[in-house]
Amino acid sequence: MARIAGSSGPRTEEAIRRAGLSLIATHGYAAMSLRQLAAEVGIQQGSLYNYFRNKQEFLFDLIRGHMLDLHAALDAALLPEGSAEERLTRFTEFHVAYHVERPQEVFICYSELRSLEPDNLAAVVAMRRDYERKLGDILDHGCATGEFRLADTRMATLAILAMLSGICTWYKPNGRLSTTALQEIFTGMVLALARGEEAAVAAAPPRRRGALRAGVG
Amino acid sequence: MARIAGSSGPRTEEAIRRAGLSLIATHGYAAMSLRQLAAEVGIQQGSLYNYFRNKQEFLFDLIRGHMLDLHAALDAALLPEGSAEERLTRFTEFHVAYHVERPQEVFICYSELRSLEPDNLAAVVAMRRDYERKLGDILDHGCATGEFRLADTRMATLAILAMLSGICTWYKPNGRLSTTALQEIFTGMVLALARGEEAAVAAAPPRRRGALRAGVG
Amino acid sequence: MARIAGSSGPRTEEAIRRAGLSLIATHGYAAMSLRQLAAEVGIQQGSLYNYFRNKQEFLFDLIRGHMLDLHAALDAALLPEGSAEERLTRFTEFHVAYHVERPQEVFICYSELRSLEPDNLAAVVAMRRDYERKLGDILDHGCATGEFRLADTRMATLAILAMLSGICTWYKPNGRLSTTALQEIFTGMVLALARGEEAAVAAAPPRRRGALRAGVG
Amino acid sequence: MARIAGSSGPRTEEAIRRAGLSLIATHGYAAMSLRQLAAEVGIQQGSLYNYFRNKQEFLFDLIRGHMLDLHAALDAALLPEGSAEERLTRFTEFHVAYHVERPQEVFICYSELRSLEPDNLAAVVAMRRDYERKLGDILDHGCATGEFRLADTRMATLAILAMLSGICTWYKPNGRLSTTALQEIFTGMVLALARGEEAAVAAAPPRRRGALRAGVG
DNA sequence: GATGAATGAGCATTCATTCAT
DNA sequence: AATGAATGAATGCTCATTCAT
Repeated sequence: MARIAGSSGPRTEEAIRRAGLSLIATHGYAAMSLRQLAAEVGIQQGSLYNYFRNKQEFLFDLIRGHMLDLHAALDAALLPEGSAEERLTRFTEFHVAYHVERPQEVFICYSELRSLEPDNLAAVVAMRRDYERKLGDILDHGCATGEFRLADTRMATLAILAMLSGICTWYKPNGRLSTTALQEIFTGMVLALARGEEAAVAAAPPRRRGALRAGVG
Repeated sequence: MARIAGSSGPRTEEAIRRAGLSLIATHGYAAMSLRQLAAEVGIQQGSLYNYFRNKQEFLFDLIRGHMLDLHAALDAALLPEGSAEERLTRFTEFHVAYHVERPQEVFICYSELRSLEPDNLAAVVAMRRDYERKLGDILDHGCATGEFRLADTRMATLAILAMLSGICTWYKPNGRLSTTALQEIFTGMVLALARGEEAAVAAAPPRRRGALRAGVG
Repeated sequence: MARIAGSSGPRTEEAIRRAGLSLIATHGYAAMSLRQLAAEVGIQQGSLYNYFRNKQEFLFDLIRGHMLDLHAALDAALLPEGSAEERLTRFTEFHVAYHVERPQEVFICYSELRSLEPDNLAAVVAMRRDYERKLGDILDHGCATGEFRLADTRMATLAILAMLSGICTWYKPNGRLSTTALQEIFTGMVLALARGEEAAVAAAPPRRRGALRAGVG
Repeated sequence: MARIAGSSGPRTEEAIRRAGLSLIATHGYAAMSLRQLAAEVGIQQGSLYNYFRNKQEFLFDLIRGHMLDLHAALDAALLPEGSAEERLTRFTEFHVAYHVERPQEVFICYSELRSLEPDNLAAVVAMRRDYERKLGDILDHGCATGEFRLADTRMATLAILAMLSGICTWYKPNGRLSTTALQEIFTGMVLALARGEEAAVAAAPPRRRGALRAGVG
């Protein structure tokens, strides 16, 4: 028998994407075998190669596709103007919502960068830099207007992204908090962090970024 | 030939630990082959089995050993009393310093939990809960004394840990910032986050934890 | 290269079966490596796994398949009625002929039982019990009609089967005796054994089975 | 620590012999690892090599030692003169008793011949031929005196040995039948087989050995 | 006589990948 | 678009054996 009745390209393609996403998120790229993937989809191993050239390309497609979606969605969500606070709030709400909706893709985009071959990695890292820059710009702007007080906006960028992205490591759809609640809570924390509070920080007086001697990669 | 002159158990054991740490941090547990590990150490594959029973046990030993070290170090560093701010500052400084000193172990302890078999995972997760609880207690205490204003201390715990632990994903020993600088910067951000700032948060008025309806795992 | 021209599943399967039979009969299951087997068949090791799930399953398939053949052949050969002597003659002739035709399979079915995992062993032992019972019934019947005189029909069953099955340990296709000759010789011995001969046995007067005190498993 | 208090050469040697016997009888020579053997004895693998040069030599020692014992015991038991019936009875009683007393050694001597390297095998086969010849001589003598009627004494030798040796495959110390009972039962069957019974064997008239055309290895 | 650390070859099994059908 | 049979390399692990201590 050549083709199972009812099977069809696009349907299979989507099934592979979904199964791969889940398997990689659960076991990791290296630990996922194409046997498993094929079995999950209900086809033979060889048939997978009608949908990608090799395992690495499959991973890259998954990650790149998600990064494109993420950027498009962020651009649609972001405020073109407004106060830094408003823009940071919007950024945070977007980021939380997106992580809650697609935790597997987001998780893979962080955890499987090391599984990408150099060229593919470079492409993805460039896209991620763009994303970080959008947050960085908001923070810089806020510092310039005096809305925010941050010792080092690069560190703050990394810190905020790490804090928000951590959500996808523990989020479960039917957990204690709704998406809206998570958005409010995390927005509150991010804004507090960004505003800083000079008086009390005796041990570590706030500094503008770049004011310190040593360096970060 | 049976034994290379000058070889010795403890020396080999430490070499295996170090090489394994580095390989797992770089390529991941699943992608690290014991052939690679043996080659790195300069012994035959079979000889590895004088030091662990199987690959999984090796990973577990690595993670468990590090968790024990981490707990011991934290307990030695933590202030038994003092204001919540002082204690949170101490916690943050400790956490940053530890992550900067042993980034590979720390990274593995986060990233390779999924590679642990159920029993081993349970043991490690229990240890991690303890660690989280120590931070959670500080935050609760601060909220009780009024030093901190946090909508949800469980979320704040996770957020702060994610923010701080993110350091090990980008930290490089000879980077732009010194350990001290990193400690100051991160302490500043963590304190700001914990203190909150009610007036300005129009969109998301601060709440005590537990005030929201839905749930989190 | 994916597939060698002219290769085909059923052909390969039979080649594996034949080569495995010969290797196991010669070196034993534990001593046969799948490398050897693959080399004998002329394929790569990995390709073997298109035909069985693991080495144990291969052994079980071989043994079980043979047991089924043996039972079917015995049932076709056995006389449904007739005197006990006629039926025992028929049984012996069949057994000798079968052992002479397929000595390897027969040998493996005896010698490699210990290599079967518990569940597989249980299945095979059950089939062997059936076979023994068919001989045992003939002997019991002969004792009842007075054709046979046997002190213990269970022991006689085991003794006759051991005697006949021993053939496969020394039989060589082009040996001194033809199959027909072997059948005649062994039938003669088996019948003599079954008939017994009371008068002369001074040291051990014949007894009916069950007449002795101690027990056998 | 170099030596465990209380350990001693001869004691260890006997422990190794016993453990090896049991392991080989249970799992087979190829499937027994020296790890297992050492563990069973309670020493390290390396220490085994104080007692044999390699695994093959260990097997050979076991088999050869047993064969020597067997021959010595048989020579002591056999009647130097007497009727063929008396001598065959004595042989059978001895053989049964020996198999019942040392079933593991006996079993290994049959089943692990194939694991012996050519030279070792030749030595053992020669010893076994001697043993077979002793039975063969009794049968020949009985045929010459007219006490026995056997179509082919070589076949009868193999048949009787197979029948008797089969005991070690099912014998259990606390079974249904005592050693004495087994001796009586088997002696009865062997004598009946040897005496034959000309009249009834219509299908296979008795022949003297060598009277048939084809050959046996 | 025994240990513990090592060797190097070998094991069964799985891997990603290919391709005639 | 899918299968089934194949490849060849790699995997984690075990093996018998060695030998300085």
